[in-house]
Amino acid sequence: MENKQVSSNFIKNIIIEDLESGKHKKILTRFPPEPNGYLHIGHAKSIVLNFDLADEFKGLTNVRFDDTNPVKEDTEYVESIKEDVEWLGYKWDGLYFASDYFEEMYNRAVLLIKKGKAYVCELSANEIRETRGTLNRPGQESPYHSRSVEENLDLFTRMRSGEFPDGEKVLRAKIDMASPNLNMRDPVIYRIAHASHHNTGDKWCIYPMYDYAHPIEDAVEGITHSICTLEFEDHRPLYDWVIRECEMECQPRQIEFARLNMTNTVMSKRKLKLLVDEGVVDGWDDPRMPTISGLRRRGYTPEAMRSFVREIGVAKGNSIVDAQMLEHFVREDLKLKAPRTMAVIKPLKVIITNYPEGQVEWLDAENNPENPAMGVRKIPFSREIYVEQDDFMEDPPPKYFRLFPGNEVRLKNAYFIKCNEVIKDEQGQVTELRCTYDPETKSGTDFTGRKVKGTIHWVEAAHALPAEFRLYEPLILDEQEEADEPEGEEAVETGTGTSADFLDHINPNSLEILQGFIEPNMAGVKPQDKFQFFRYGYFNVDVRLTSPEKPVFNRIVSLKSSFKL
RNA sequence: UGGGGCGUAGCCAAGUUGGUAAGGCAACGGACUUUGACUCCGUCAUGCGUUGGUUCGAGUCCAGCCGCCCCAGCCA
Repeated sequence: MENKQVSSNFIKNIIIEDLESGKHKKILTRFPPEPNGYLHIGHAKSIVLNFDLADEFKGLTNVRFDDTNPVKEDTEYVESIKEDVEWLGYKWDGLYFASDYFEEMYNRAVLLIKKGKAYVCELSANEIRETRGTLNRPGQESPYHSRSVEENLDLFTRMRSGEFPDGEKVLRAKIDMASPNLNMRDPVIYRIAHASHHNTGDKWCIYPMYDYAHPIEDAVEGITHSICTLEFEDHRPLYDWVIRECEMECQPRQIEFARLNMTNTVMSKRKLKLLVDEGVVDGWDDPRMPTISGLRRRGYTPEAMRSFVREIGVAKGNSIVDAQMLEHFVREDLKLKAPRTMAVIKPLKVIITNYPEGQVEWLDAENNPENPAMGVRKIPFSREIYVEQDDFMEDPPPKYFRLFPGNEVRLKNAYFIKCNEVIKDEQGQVTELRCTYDPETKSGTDFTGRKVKGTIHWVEAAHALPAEFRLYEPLILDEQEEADEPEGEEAVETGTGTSADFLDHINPNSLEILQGFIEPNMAGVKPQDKFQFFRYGYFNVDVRLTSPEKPVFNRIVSLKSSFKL
């Protein structure tokens, strides 16, 4: 059962306090993506956090697109984001756009100017940077800092009307060029950009900056708790300044938490976009991508993703979650939901020499032994079957209890077979096995004559259906303990590393495509159908590659195994 | 060397006013097994970055060190 309670965390504690003290009667949170890319598992953490928190205290959550930078944003992204949020299982209260509030923001900026709290600055971007000061040196006041209110009003109006080219002027908040917090050194709050906006078209040529826009968006909607990531902690004084100086009646509280990082996972929109643009992957929804659409196509379920996010918790320390946790939660979710069938991924033909030629019998097989409600199906058995190549070794190590010359194993749902002969080609490759079966050992007859150590899966050859299987490994491998790597090579700087550097470290084995067989009763599987292939893992029918002739299965995750060769 | 944060097991993470270290993942034993899966049972911090201090008692309070992350976009 899915546990919907948010486990104890500092944000929840704040909300409880605010409710108990009467500061708020009702909670309103928001998920504020910028529509400049697809959502990934890290966003899922924020989505689940915001919606669950509101839910738990009978509050609501808005989805608001933070679309204040027209040159990066696109409706393709807003559509995918809406789809992903819904797929995760959440219903927003309001669906808004920051661009809905442009007029409001403009009016508040005029108010700032009238109060002498903002001014139009004509310094170039370079000059602004140069006069900002450094981490330990204060900045210098802009020569435009003390313009009259009238002049500022006039200039700002003309900025809006399109009189000036991009970059020529900006509107700056007048705060404190000597503040130890660089964000307070007269931050730019409006810039000129003659770019058409996905929502407002060419109505505007000035656009508000995040630090100015976001608090207003929150306040206008009446957000009580504005949850964002750690890097905005330094921006909070500015957030509060805007709320106060713009005289917003509602005063949301910004709270920061650590974003999600996972082992072997790229979590940067920039890098993910690079993988898509460079064709390293199939698209934003490539099953190897940590995007919500990629995980969906891979076969992850919303339930598993929610459970995962709830379990990892929320805190303020940077951390890296083991990707195995995510895997754990899909296995758990699919355990009772997915039918268990047999598929042979790397086929090896087996002839059962003492089984009558031309005979076919239909055996019973449970669809999910742990969930009897899923019923029983019939599977064919005959003289020719396929087994897994990995289930045979000519010269096995001790403790190997699959097939090898002279050894007897159980065929799941069928009979015991014993390997008598190994057929090879000229290269010495094993191409076929000759075995004998024991009719006494038929499944369901409770045969107790002798025990066998191994049970392997198989598919009857004549009725087998061809299928493609795609096995995945992480797209990138985490850096090994850079053992004797010489230290001090500035160029190998990670994080902000160059694109070429990042692309060089892609795992060449992230995708393995195999052709094998599935049981005949699996004809007609539909995209997104999920199965446990006996002993091989959980698989999902691919939405894009599956054809009527041949289904393509993405391995979601393997089964755990304590078997070591 | 300015400012803002963070340090509890291999990983994530609880720990309300000081009262004797939750839970999950992983790992490792064992039982069971027609999935080397699942399930079940057991093990896994005399210890909470570190050093001192206050106290009958400190992960929780105080002081000092050490380490890590973030900030100098007209990105969000």
